[in-house]
Amino acid sequence: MLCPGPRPRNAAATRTAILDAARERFAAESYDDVGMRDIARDVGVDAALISRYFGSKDDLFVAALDSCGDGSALMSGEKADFGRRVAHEIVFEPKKAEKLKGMSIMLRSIGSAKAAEMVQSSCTQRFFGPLEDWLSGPDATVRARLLAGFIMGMSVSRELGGGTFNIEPAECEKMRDRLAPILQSLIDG
Amino acid sequence: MLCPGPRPRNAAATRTAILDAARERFAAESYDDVGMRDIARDVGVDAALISRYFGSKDDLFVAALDSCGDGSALMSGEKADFGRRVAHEIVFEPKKAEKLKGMSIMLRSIGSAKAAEMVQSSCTQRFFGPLEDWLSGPDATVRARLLAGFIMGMSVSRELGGGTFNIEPAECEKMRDRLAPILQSLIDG
DNA sequence: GACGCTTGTCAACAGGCGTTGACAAAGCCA
DNA sequence: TGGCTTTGTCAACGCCTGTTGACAAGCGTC
Repeated sequence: MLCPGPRPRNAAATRTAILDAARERFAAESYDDVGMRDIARDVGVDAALISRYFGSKDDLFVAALDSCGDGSALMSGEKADFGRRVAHEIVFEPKKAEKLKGMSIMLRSIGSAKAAEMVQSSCTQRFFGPLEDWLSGPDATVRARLLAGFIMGMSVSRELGGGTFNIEPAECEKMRDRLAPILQSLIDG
Repeated sequence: MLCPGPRPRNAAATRTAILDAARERFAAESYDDVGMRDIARDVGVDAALISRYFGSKDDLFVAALDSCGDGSALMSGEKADFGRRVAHEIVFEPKKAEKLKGMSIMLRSIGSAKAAEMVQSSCTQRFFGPLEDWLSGPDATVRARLLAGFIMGMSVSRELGGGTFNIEPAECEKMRDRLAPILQSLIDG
């Protein structure tokens, strides 16, 4: 993706390229594991330029988080189908399940004190809030938290298996079939 | 807790003191956030001594993880009561819910690539495995994963709220009441 | 009491980090 | 063409980290 030759002089394009790379990195590695020089290398640029464009690593992190949009991707599609659809994605298509790059970033950095602090403020606003509104009905707040918690928890569980759930294919189907109605029950109210 | 005067010369006691402090630190902060000097200060000892006793930071980390025991604390008590009991702990007594210090350590360090790698190996053996055996019955593997995922997910959700769920007390009760039957259904089979 | 092993401290090292300021090159405008 | 601003690079700084080897002090043993 990184083509040779000097990078064309285009501040706006470079800036968004940096932001894209940062979002990708922060979604794949923890705040501490991601280095400015890593991101710079991804873009094909000097690390110093990032500091000039975004100020500090912290500022870049929140910019990357803010650029993820809200959880609308998760909430697209039929409500009646949500349980099966999301359960399937969680078990069989983890990459797709993490449409919300922001969720990956949260998960990656929840351990780091500094990153967690930055995440917390935007989390309720960008994630819990929209989900709550979308759910509506009784106890929407609580149902949203449970839903988000379960989805993130399954991501953690997968991560602990080393990227996969590390179970038989047949077990995967059973997992999906057990997960689906639980999620759906939280959607339905 | 750190009494003045020179530490009495007692290698065994010092070693376990270091291990205890490390377990506590790693359960409260991410692998990267915990420094050797932090742990050393907790114990009232020089950081160099830790290297001598445990080799490297990595070795200390796995030692701390290994010292957490298996998930037996989670599995004590009546099965018929599990849902309500654990749901209550998750919502109202997070510290108690994390009886399994190992779970906290996993959560804290799941983002860091290096720490995650160390965690993965012992996770199945020390956490998923015992839980699976305890559950027994049909699809025990899958149910164990779901159970563990949900519990950890609620921890993440709480963490994203900044240490609490950040919801009204009345909502907390509703959360508990919705969570309990879901957990219990996974116990019952 | 003197030796020797153990236990602990101290200072320093190499390496990595985010960040900074000086410099080079590209494009624009007169 | 000559200056000026923008865009990007480079080298270096200060800081922090885990780790090491040399040194000091305690304690049992001969």
